[in-house]
Amino acid sequence: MPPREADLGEAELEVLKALWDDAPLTVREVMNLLHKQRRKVAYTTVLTFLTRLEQKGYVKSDKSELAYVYTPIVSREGVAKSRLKSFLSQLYDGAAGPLVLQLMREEKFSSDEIAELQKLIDRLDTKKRRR
Amino acid sequence: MPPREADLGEAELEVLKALWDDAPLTVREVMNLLHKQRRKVAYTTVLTFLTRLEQKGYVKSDKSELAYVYTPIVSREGVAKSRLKSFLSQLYDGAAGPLVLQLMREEKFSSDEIAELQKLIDRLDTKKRRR
DNA sequence: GAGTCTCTACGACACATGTAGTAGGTTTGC
DNA sequence: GCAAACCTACTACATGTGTCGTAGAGACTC
Repeated sequence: MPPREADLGEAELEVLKALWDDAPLTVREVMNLLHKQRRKVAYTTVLTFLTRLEQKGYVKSDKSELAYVYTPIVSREGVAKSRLKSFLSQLYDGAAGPLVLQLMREEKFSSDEIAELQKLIDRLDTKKRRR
Repeated sequence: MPPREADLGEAELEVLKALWDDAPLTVREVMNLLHKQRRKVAYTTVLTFLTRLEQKGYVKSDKSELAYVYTPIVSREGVAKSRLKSFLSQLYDGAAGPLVLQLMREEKFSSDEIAELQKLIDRLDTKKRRR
């Protein structure tokens, strides 16, 4: 669970994502990852992000060798969930239904996803009918 | 379609939503609506939001009687769609599948929504099988 | 027609976020 | 052992957003 609200800027989130992908990382490693994604940020900028992320309680740091290494202490799922909640209440009155319908109409899905979805629906449907 | 990016703050969005709900409104009317929703903002604050929304191209104003009345010139659907896109790419790599699955697992749906969903799935499923 | 109310235009200010420079300590490579 | 490379701590600054206050032009009230 993310500490407070959505107090994560977009750039900060990018950094956090890098950490989710590659376990513990130093400032420089994070910077290199961002550079590979065409985000040219200065070393100190990345340092700032990591420092702020730590202040906000999203990551922790450990001094190992020469440099600090940073590790996330919140899960991707947790953050995703909380941002989804915000998003839902912002534009869909918190109702997931309309959002799902919209997604189903406008987006593409793999057969696997559809199958999985069908399974979930069956389950919901059965529950409903039983009552 | 919203003009540029997601250059809409949360408070600005609230104002825009008021306009989506009740057609053309004056500053004061918007303020009163917000007050009913427990958002106590000063008259001039609302004025600022409306002015900024107009600058950003989300609403237009017309001088009718004494005061300007504001009307949205972007649709709720358009804004929702574009924010959804951002949201998807931010945390789900732009893939709708995982998001839908997550929603299905964690949220509640009405029977109607489920039925509708089933219909959509059937359609997708059929298409897939035909190939 | 003077006082009151209401509107809009501007200007302000705080805080969050993106971005980076500098200073001074540590490590490393010769 | 000394220069070069690297690390962190601070400070700083621009922009965007949330929030208002003030001032001056119109309208309304008796």
